[in-house]
Amino acid sequence: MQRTPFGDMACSIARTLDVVGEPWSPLILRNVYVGITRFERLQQSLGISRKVLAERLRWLVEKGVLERTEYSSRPPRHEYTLTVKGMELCDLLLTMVRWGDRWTAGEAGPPVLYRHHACGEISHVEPRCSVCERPMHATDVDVLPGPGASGARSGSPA
Amino acid sequence: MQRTPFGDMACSIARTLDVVGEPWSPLILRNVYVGITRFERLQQSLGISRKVLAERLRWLVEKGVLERTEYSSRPPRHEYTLTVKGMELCDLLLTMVRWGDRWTAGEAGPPVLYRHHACGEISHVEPRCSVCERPMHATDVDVLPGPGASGARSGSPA
DNA sequence: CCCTTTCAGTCTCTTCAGGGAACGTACTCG
DNA sequence: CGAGTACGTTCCCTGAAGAGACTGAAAGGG
Repeated sequence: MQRTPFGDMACSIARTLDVVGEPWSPLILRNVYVGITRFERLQQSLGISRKVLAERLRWLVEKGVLERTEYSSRPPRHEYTLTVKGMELCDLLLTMVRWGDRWTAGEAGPPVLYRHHACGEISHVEPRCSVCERPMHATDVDVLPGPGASGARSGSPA
Repeated sequence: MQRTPFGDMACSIARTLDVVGEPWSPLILRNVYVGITRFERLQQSLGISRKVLAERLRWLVEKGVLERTEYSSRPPRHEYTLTVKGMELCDLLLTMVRWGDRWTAGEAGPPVLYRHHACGEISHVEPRCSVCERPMHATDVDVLPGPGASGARSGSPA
């Protein structure tokens, strides 16, 4: 969709958005994640236009987030499954769920719950530092230029 | 942008997308986060159309993610700052950065680095279980219906 | 053997959102 | 007095999204 090419920016946020920033893409991933892997059922469950669904699926496959595999040769039928790259995007979805539950769920409470295999409890994700393992929020970090920084677009200051 | 009303779905991902899912919104938040808080500088740094920038800022203020404050009364001048709700969205941005760094940075390495105040090290966020504190990825959870589930849209199965 | 259903898309048409530039306003500086 | 800065608003044009009809291939049913 976006006219402005996010993929070219020297910014990991923009480059992530280039892959899944278009409308519907995260919801498609979420549905594939919960087991809705076929075109017809994706279209029905989301209420998305078939045209846009076909476009998004093609794009996500091209970007290596989904894989298109044949589950029946006669008639030829395909389904879409997550690659490792795509499964890691689902971690991002869990983070979105966390924010949505906190700030938009309202009286009714969260629409979906997540049970952690390791402890068996209903819980949610919490961002932690990969080094010291303590909580790591946006308020807890300094932003520094990295090796991949370029003087180009993206308005990256700091 | 999206015609289809994401905000009404019984899905925290869709409802989060309703707030920051439109193109540019996450990049606007990111720039406000790093200290670019005024209209003119946001427009210049992002290369976004002024019209869209004005729309997005109005929307984000309305949703309680940004705050519009007057820093000069004569002439009236405003700047945009993050609310608590908005700062927590930046945690989501850090998660996007993590994925982008891993999968799209390439040879050059990450364009931006983050130093954790608590330990002083360059690091990145890692999703952990809020209950047992062990790593919690999309592969490590069961998805269950929650109290806010409705038989309506969103195709939420499970 | 024909009819219907299922699956996976493709095509066309209309509408609406994004890009980009010009305009307006209110103040400051030289 | 003119130029410059800051913050938008308004305009037109193009291109993307949505609705929904259509295609095509194969299986199932009577």
